[in-house]
Amino acid sequence: MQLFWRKGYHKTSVRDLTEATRLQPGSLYGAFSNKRSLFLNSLDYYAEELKQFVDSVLNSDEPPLVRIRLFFEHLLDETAADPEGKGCLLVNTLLEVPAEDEEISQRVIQALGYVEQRFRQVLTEALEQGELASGKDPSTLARLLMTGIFGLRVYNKMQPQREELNDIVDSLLSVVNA
Amino acid sequence: MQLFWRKGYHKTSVRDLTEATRLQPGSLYGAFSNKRSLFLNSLDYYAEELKQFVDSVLNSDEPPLVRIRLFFEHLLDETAADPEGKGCLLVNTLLEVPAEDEEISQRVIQALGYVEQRFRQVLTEALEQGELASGKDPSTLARLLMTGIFGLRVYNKMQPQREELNDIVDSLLSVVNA
DNA sequence: GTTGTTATTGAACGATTGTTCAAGTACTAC
DNA sequence: GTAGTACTTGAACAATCGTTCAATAACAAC
Repeated sequence: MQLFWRKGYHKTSVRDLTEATRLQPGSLYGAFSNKRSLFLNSLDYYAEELKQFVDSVLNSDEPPLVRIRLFFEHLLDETAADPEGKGCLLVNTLLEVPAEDEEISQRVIQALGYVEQRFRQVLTEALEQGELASGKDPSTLARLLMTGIFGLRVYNKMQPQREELNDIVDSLLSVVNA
Repeated sequence: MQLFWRKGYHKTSVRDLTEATRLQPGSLYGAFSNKRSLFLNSLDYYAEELKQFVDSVLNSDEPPLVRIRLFFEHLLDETAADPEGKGCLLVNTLLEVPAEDEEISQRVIQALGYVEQRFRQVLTEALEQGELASGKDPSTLARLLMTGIFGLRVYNKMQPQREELNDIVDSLLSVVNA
């Protein structure tokens, strides 16, 4: 997973994988039937980790909008702790793999869709508790936040200062908080 | 360029290129010295086209904030006219190529930086003309808009309805207009 | 029409790709 | 200790990768 994450699916060779795992080709092909299947497993593993992270942050007992802010702060921390600039495996994969490859892209879309759905739920909570201006639509805001995450992952590749990313997040969340 | 755009740098083979150009390997290597150089030329060509597009939209005689809205409407039109979901060659490349490959990534960052710079200038105009709330910082907003563009390019790969993208843009621009 | 320059051809190169498999090693069970 | 199962080894496969180059064709100048 780490290799696919760092180098992408196509640029990761089976040779890379054998060296990283210290397993010979035969063993790799015994455990997973081929490179693609190993990649799919990596995707699933990553998606599961992401899901747990999202739940742990968005299910805390903080007020809804605080939870959302905390999510983005964690995102910035993660970014800062990633000097190689790997970004997000799901986003990377979504851009690398053609849309026609449904087995892969649908898997990615579903995993990302889960995050959006959780955002929507938290925003609905906020609306019910009067934290959110009554004109705002949780679905639209959830999509905006997803766009924000995606955008930050790309913007980060332009090697910005952390402070700049901070400002972007503040501006973005001003839509939710206002 | 079209091939690199559609399939990415690594997944585009010289064979693909010979077939698409109807040129034999020798001719290709006569014109460009190798695959990478051909890719760099494609990047430059794309960046130049982008620059002209950005200038044509952001230099019109509309009010500053209208120009920005027009930019995003053009972006959505372009997205709608791209059923293959190629997205943006620069964004794709930024995610595909490792940051260590400076010859490529610096070129991409520079081209994208130009867009950000133009946004900043237009937003500064807006500020001077009182179109922008006086507390807002053109630099930060320009970065937010870049993040928005990037985010939309990724979000589009999730095969959303056009209406959903529209709502995202409206939310995003509400930060600028408010 | 001949000469000189430029562009095209397409077979061939070594390297690397993903994958297979017969042979060998390690472990379990009785 | 023996039999049986499970895992590992690493050489080898065909296919494709990016690249080269001598031979050929096309064109220009005089």
